[in-house]
Amino acid sequence: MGNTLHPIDYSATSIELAKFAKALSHPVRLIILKYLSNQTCCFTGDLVEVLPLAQSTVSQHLKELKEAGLIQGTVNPPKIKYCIHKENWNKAKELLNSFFDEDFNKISCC
Amino acid sequence: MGNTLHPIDYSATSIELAKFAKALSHPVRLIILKYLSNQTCCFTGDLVEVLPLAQSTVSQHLKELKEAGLIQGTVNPPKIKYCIHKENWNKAKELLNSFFDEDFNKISCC
DNA sequence: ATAGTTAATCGCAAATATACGATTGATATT
DNA sequence: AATATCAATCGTATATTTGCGATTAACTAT
Repeated sequence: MGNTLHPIDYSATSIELAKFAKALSHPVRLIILKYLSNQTCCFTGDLVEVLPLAQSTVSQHLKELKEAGLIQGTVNPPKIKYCIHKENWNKAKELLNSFFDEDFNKISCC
Repeated sequence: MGNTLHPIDYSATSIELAKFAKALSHPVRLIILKYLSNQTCCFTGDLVEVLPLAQSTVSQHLKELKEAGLIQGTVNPPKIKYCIHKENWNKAKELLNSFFDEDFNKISCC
C-alpha cells in the first residue's frame, strides 16, 4: 500500500492541468476547438453539419469543453454562438508550457 | 444525424495529440511525470512509496504513460528504472504548442 | 534449489465516458 | 395562440477508466 505519510502534490495546478488535458483528450473535441479557432466562432448547428455525430453528442462535447472552460457560448436566439474562451485558453496554454518546459532535457538517463 | 458527406479531419495529428492529452489527463500521472523530471529517473517502488496508491495502481498508470510513449523503462534487475522518453516528450510538447499557438488571439468574438 | 525482492498482470467492482434517439425548453415567426 | 427552429437534457446502452487485492513472473541472493 502507498505511504500516506508522504502525501502527493495533488495540487490545484495538477488538478487544473489534468482538467484541461482531459478536455483535449478526445479527437472530436480537438477538431471542434480547431474549427472554432478558424471560424472565430460558430453555432452548434454548424458543427453538427461538419461532424459525423448526432446533435446530442456534439452538444455533449460542447458541454465538456465549456465546463473545462476552454469555450464559451453566447445566446443568439434561437441559436447559440460558441467561441474560444481566450482567458482560460491562455491559462491552459501557460500551464502546459510550464509543465513541459522543465529542464530535464539537459539530463540524460535510461 | 451528422452529415457524413463532410467527414471530419480525424487526422493522425488529432489522434496523436488526443493520445498524449489523455495520458496527461489524470493528476497522478502528471505527478509521476513531474517526479520523474525532477529525479531524472526512478524505480517503480520509489513512486509507490510517495503515492497514496496501491502498487498495482501505480503500475497501471506507468503502463499508460509508457503506452502513450511519454516514459520509458529499462530493466535493472530486479527493479525497473523509469524515465521520461525525451523524443516523444518533445513531440508532445511541439504538438501541443502548435495546437495552442493558433492566431485566433487577435480576433475578438463573443 | 530455496527464499526474497520487485514489478507486471489478473480478476473484480465501481465510476466515468461516449454515443444515440427522444424529449423538452427557449425563442422567433406566423 | 400555434408553429417552427435550435440546442440542451433525459434515458439508455456500451465501453473505458480507475482502483484494489491476489497472483504470477523475473531475477538475486543465499
